[in-house]
Amino acid sequence: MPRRLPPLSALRAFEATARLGSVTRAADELGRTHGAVSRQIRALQDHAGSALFDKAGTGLRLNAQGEALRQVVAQALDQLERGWLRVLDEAQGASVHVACSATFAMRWLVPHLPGFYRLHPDVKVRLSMTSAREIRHQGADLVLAWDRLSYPERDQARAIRLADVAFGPVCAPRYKVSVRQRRLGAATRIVHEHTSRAWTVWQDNSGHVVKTAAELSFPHTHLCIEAALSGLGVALVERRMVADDLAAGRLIAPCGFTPFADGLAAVPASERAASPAARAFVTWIAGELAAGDAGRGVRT
Amino acid sequence: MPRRLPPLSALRAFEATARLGSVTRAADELGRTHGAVSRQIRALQDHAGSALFDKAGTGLRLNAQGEALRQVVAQALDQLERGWLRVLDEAQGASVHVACSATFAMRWLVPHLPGFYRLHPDVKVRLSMTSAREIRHQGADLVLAWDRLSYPERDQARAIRLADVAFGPVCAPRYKVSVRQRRLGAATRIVHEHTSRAWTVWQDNSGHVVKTAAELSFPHTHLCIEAALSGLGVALVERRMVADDLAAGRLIAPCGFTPFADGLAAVPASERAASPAARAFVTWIAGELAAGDAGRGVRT
DNA sequence: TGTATCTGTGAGCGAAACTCACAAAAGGAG
DNA sequence: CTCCTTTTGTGAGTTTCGCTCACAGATACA
Repeated sequence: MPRRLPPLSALRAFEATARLGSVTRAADELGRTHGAVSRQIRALQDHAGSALFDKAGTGLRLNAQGEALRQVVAQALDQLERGWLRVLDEAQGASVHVACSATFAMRWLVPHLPGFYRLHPDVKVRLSMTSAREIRHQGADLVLAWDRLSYPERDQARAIRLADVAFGPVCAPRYKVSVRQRRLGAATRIVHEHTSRAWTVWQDNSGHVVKTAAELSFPHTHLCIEAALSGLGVALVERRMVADDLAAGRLIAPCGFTPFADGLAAVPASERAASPAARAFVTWIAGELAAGDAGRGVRT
Repeated sequence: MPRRLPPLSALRAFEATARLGSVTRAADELGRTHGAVSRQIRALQDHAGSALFDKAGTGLRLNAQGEALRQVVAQALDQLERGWLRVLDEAQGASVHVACSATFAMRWLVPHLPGFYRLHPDVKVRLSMTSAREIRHQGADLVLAWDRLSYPERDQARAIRLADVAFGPVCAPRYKVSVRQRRLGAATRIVHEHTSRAWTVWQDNSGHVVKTAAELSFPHTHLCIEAALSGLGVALVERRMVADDLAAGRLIAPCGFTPFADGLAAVPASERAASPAARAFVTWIAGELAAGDAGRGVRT
């Protein structure tokens, strides 16, 4: 089924004319003479079998059909332009496509990104959220993952360690917990649906014991944190994800944070992981994570 | 700010090639030789500064960038094609743009439309929902309105009366109302927010009296009917809007329906109201409304 | 190895599109 | 009302871009 479309160059001339309200200005923008644009519009109207402009004094004005067409064409050209510019950016290594968990993006990466843009105003960062499971590809250049050890061999070899991680239980200050030495009194445990094992690992690592009164499970770490903020219980989270909440006093970490063996890593996921933009991004994020560590020490 | 776009004809060749997975087939679809398409793609890749296809055996396969571009371009061309075909339809009078209330569209027009398409397979009907207030234009060719009498003089003159209307109170069968002669026992009245006056007019016209125990108001007639179906009270609605519900026994009309002075009318709203499609639509809807009347008599 | 199929490319040609110049129409200033 | 400016529309001529044709290189398959 071949497409039924008018000459696309005519559509382009039409859109410029409609947008600028003048054949002359459109011709100026397109780098042509007004006669050329006038002819293109004429050709388009012949194809359509009806006028798209009415005469308004010495100029033109869109009629109803022209207006309808204008909206469609303008939107389509906008879309084409965005997609095309993205391809250009990618071709010249001026953009990097990063995939990471929604939680990391929302709680750390996006708030820190302005610093990256200040350093590299010419580099464009494209973010894709991936759930922890299907974190493979989908066109990303870099995948940021907490658990690179669980990746295939070849990925482990190439993965770039960015920072150590430390987990600990957090809750709202008003949430009544009795912290006695190395024991957390009976609490409602907030767990991530797919990684409930993390609590066990943490207890083994830290020596803390948390008696569980009840358990709430959520499909996203982000929701776990929101639940903790709302005073629903105790969530086990990475330190950096709640740094701001701790500093602002919205959350407390009664047992501090315990380092884990796994670290945050950047896994190259396309050949463009070696592009200038990707390498700038990796350098920046490693430094930024380290700077955060220097500010707020890790309690154990 | 002039647009930054590659040659659009090259995008078209690219999209066809990407879709069909073959330069040869794309050339076939576009009515060109494979050499022409190959050159277009080459030009596009030169513009982009990077390849969009990888060689796969004797054929081609999109690389990551090509795939990203393909999605954008395909979507944009789809949009252009739809918009363009609509302009073509409108130009040759093969489409009609009808504006009416959401309630009429959902409860009567859309269910009856298949009959129109059977009679006029070549005519395309485009529907716009308008709230009763801002029913003026927005590009429609015909506006279907219950209250043409409240329209400006010139519209009244041109309006085409389609059918008489009759209003009456309806409720769910299980809704306990005592219908005694010409009085409806104390009931919960379901009213449309902006036309609560309708109840008064109806009582004056019909001679019925409805004692009101409580009142529920909704912003849409559709919601009023849903409320009545749910057994929340008694709604005052036009007969046709609930014909199916009455027939199926989901609703009852304890007082029957009373004709109103106003009728359903089609108001021409653009010069294309005289197009073959628009006239076919008016003829059809008038007949269809009349046929409905013949089937189900009006009780008073 | 031979054959069929597919893409890429150099040369040449042709149609489409552009430029130029002028005409027509409308608005504004005097 | 008239002149001048601005804007669009169009006929004629020219350029350029894109297409065709033919052939070459590469791959798959028998």
